[in-house]
Amino acid sequence: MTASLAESPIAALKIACSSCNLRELCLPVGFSKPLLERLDTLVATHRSVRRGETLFRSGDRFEAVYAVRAGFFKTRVSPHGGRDHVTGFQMAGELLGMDGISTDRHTCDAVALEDSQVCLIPYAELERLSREFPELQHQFHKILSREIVCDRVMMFLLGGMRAEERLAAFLLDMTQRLEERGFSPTSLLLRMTREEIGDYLGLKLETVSRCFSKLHDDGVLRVRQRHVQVLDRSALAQLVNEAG
Amino acid sequence: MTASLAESPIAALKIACSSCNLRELCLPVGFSKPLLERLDTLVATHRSVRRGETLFRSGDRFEAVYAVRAGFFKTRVSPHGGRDHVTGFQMAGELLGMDGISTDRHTCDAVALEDSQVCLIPYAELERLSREFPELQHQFHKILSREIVCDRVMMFLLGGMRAEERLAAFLLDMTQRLEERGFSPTSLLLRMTREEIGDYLGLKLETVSRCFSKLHDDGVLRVRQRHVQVLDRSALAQLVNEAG
DNA sequence: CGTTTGCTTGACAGCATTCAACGTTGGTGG
DNA sequence: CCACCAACGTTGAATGCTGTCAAGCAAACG
Repeated sequence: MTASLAESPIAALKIACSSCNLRELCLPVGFSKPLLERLDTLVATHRSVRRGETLFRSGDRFEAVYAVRAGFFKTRVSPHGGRDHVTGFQMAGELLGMDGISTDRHTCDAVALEDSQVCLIPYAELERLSREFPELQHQFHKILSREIVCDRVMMFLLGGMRAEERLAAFLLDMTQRLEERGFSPTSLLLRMTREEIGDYLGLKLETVSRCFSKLHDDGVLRVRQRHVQVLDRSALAQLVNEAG
Repeated sequence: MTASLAESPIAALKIACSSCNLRELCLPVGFSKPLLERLDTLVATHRSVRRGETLFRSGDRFEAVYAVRAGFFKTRVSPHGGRDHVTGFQMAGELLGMDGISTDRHTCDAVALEDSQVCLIPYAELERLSREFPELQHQFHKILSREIVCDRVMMFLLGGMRAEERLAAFLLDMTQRLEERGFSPTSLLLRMTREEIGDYLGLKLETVSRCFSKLHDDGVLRVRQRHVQVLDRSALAQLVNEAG
């Protein structure tokens, strides 16, 4: 099964936005038929990225944004000499690379945390098409704006919450996004290491591990390495809310 | 609406983007004459906001973005019951309110920290005009993208830096933005309290105060209440860089 | 001139980091 | 099949930074 997927060239599968099962999560939410057809011709290129490889790197020329078709990514900045900071995790149906618009160059690395496929959306053509279709224009603006709002939530988390509350918020966010994609919101398989979670939440890996153990002991989670079962979702929510 | 226009002496001044001294910092960077003229008709309304008053509040319907014409703002989220989190400070030439695009409602409060004036840019018309002018479209996208990049820098700061390093980064950012506006980069008058700086940097006001004292004692700053003189800018930069 | 608000400083407590040791897992090659 | 290694994860003890609580001071305002 994995063999047939890996061997078949993605492009040959003729993935089209109009028939993609992610279209109601991704860029084309609620688009009309004519626009969907135009989008199909725009989003013609696809790329496979193996686990551990980068989709783009900080400093690369910005030419396209990417939609995650399958798999899982992290974005990170690596201040030379310093430890990484993970700016986000992206799963199927989410867009990547919009940070590059401002300077025409990417400002972070995008790394696949498992074998993944992305759809390439040429940026110049996206701007051109969105001048023609107000619905596309507005949707793209909404996605950019949502990115800003999510970053603000993250800033609040980093600035105001304690370790256990941060981890609770992280887990709630992950389960919610998984649920939107039709997966169980109570059972998740983490694709990232404790260190990557720490680099995302502004914590050391030991602290992340300790918090997992604490939530396990408190009966909120069942943790076995990267398998996490959420036993008491309301307890997580309470941790996050009490933080305010 | 006509009442507020009448009350506002600003509107009577017939401020136009095409003749605004901030046009090379604000939205219309490098715009052509025809576009500037169209923008003049779009940005027809202006508002005065007195110190302490809000320009918009979380939950308000999103109808326009605002350009700071004069004065100084903070944006904040106030989780009910919890302490404020300041998401940013905005000075002349900067845009406010783009967080509202994603949900059609503002997600934060914008509060004037001194008597201020803003230009109102109706959002629907901005979208319409940017379908006509690719340069406007691209510039708006760049502004949104820059917002994302700045937020990422802030996340790195909150997640990875210690108190003194955060304050150094904050001061460097402020002086740089002041310099771009033609002010001295070594002498600044803070418009916000220690508590507001703390709510922005994820620190308590006492810690902010202590860090100011420390930098003062180290000969990096001269601090007298809200008057700050930067004596050794490279020392600030070094603090920030060593943090990586 | 008194009140309010904001700022500074000290002592102490608490939480996260640091340093270190050990356990687990999965892959590789003998 | 097993041994071994490397990467990842867990846990303990000690340190250190920031928060908390409290007191006093300075500046702004009516």
